Amino acid sequence: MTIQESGAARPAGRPRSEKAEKAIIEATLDLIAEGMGVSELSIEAIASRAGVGKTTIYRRWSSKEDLVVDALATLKAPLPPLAGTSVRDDLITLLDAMRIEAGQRRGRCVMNVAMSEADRHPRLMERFVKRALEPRRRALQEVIERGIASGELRADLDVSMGMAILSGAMMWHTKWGPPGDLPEDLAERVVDAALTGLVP
Amino acid sequence: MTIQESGAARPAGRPRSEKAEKAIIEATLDLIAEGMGVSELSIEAIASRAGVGKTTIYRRWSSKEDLVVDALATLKAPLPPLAGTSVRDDLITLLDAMRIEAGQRRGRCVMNVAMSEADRHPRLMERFVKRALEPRRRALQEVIERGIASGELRADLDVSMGMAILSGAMMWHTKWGPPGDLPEDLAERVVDAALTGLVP
DNA sequence: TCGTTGCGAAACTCAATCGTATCGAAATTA
DNA sequence: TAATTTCGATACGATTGAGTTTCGCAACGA
Repeated sequence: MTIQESGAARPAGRPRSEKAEKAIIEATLDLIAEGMGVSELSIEAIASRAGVGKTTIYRRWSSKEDLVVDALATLKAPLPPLAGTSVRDDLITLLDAMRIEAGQRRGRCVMNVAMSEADRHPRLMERFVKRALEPRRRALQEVIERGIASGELRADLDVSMGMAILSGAMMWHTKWGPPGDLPEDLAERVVDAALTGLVP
Repeated sequence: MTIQESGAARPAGRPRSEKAEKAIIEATLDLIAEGMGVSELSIEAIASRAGVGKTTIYRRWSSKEDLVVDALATLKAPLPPLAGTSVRDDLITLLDAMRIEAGQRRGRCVMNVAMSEADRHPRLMERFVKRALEPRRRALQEVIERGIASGELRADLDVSMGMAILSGAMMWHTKWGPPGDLPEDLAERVVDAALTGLVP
């Protein structure tokens, strides 16, 4: 039984193509980013877009749902490092990361899934929320809590209200603002408007 | 439609059932409110839910899209009357109408369609936006503009930024807040937080 | 070289849904 | 009553996509 050491024994035969696997995931995310709902996704469309056979997909995932779960799981939140100098700066950093993501394919995936599939595929959403949404949410929450502790934000501020105003405003611009890329100074303007309020 | 003898002559034969027509529209809205996307809607499901035959649907609408357009067209925005005493009061009135709608079937329709189908069915969205979204948007916009004119809001306030913060915060709570009905004082808290800002 | 496994392509079965057609019964006008 | 039209129900062929199978070839270990 002389087996290749180093952990797992390599099975005989042609190894699975890492490239095909990547292409499948990428094709899936592409289609989702283009606005295709999870229910409308077809394995055949994914296979065609990825340039692989359906067999290659079913050898790895037993169903469409499983594939989508894995594809979305690759969308880790790439949280920007926070300077920590001021709450205002950190909020701008976080919201600007949202702005940039909204212009990219992966970001549009996150947005589309988060907005549309919430109640339609609860089982699927679980991992997605945990992996892609929660970290961002928590980062924002922590900055706000730090601001309250340091006195930079009102002591009586409801944390979730702060999160709602800040990320809600970004969301609104993404979804219903003028078409095209979000303006570069949007994050700064949102933060300043939210911090100082709408009254003189 | 039963037509009075005034004007057009009533054609011979059994008249179309107004009740069936209503039931079809209601069933369509029900399914959309439950989170079914327009693409996933099936005529057969609508017919079954409405208790009518498919024939009865196809006699009135030539396609699923046509039916959905008509169903959504019944969702006029029921704008609340504004006291006009203060901008704060009017904003609370508007946002509280949003809160109440979010708990009702028709409101959930509007929300689901507005969030999910935006780019998937542009043709369908056109009438829907004009009929259901634009009036609400304009009402909010007018209140904010009045507030700027009267000095109740900052003179340098970007109107769309105000709209983004206010309706974005409501949207956030609806979509990602704790599950269950929105708290009754949510509109008031959103408005106050937005007006006075997050800093002390 | 040989055995094993993955590859893409294609054909297949099965189920859902589309849009149409047909049925007998019901509702209405003439 | 007779003619007409709609009703709900059901059946139909066409299409789509899921998931499976088969095939000939490619890539790997032994």
